[in-house]
Amino acid sequence: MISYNKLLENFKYLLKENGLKFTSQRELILKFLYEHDEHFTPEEINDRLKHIYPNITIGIATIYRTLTLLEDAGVITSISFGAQGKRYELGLKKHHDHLVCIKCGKIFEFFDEIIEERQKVIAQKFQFKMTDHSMKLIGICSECQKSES
Amino acid sequence: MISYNKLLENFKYLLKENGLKFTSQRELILKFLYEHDEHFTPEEINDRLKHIYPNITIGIATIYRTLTLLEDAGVITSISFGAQGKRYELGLKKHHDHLVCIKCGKIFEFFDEIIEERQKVIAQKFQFKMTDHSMKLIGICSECQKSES
DNA sequence: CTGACTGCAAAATCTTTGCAAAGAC
DNA sequence: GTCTTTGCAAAGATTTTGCAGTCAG
Repeated sequence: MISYNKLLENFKYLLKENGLKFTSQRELILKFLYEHDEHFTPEEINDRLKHIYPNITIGIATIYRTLTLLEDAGVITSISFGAQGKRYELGLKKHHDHLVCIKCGKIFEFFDEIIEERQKVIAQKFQFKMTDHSMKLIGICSECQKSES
Repeated sequence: MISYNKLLENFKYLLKENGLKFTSQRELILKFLYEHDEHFTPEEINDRLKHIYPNITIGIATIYRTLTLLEDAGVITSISFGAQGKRYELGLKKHHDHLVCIKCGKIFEFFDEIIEERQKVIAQKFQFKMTDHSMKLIGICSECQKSES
């Protein structure tokens, strides 16, 4: 796993390359995602940052703008949930897909070589230049099954 | 493939079973989805219906309410695209997944037995009671690749 | 200094809700 | 007749944008 310092360095380089500026807001958002290995909505990130840094104000617009920036740069990835918006996570880890519990909302991650392979085969069959893919298994996690009536 | 009359009959039965009423709006929406084998947003369905039946007004709220009803009943299915809302299609066909072109927005469908199998294995490994899954391959379709610079 | 970035508030989307009138059964 | 459904418009929820002031380089 990459260290935070290395990640930060890469990020600064990326900004410089594109004539963008390194700001404390951008750093705090990146840092937050580095330190919290979960999937957050923009709103949640906003709330958590407010809580962690009560003295600093970061506008929600900045959160959105930064997340878009980071996603375009490939630093973070998102998964979407219908009309209920997107959740973001740092894209450092090896590619993986998600299991989503409809009861508690928890998100689990998995990786399956066979599926990855098949996806490539399918894309090829359609002469599709695959840039990305997303896969979600929706269901009820073992925890929530216990508490089902 | 099921005939429209049969589908309609099933739908009426479903409504009756739940003490709901069969209305012309509900029928027109169902009919539209039956006759158009594509993936539509609520807005698009609204526009298209307006165009097909210029004399009939169907409020956008009714479109949303009906789509929700139909989806809950399992008559239609949806795929979601980040914050840009959902697209609906009739759920009559055999289960399938989607390829989405990021250039033209076209949606292709595929089905792969091996992937389906692996998904079950994975869900089991997590002791997950899988109720649904979604898989999207994102990329550029063969058509759009041609017109790329 | 210069141009990018920020916070704010307003605007734009997309979706849901309250309500009185209309319609199904 | 009763109870659901509808259309409308207003309200919510989420995301984007315009802008003047601020800050990084």
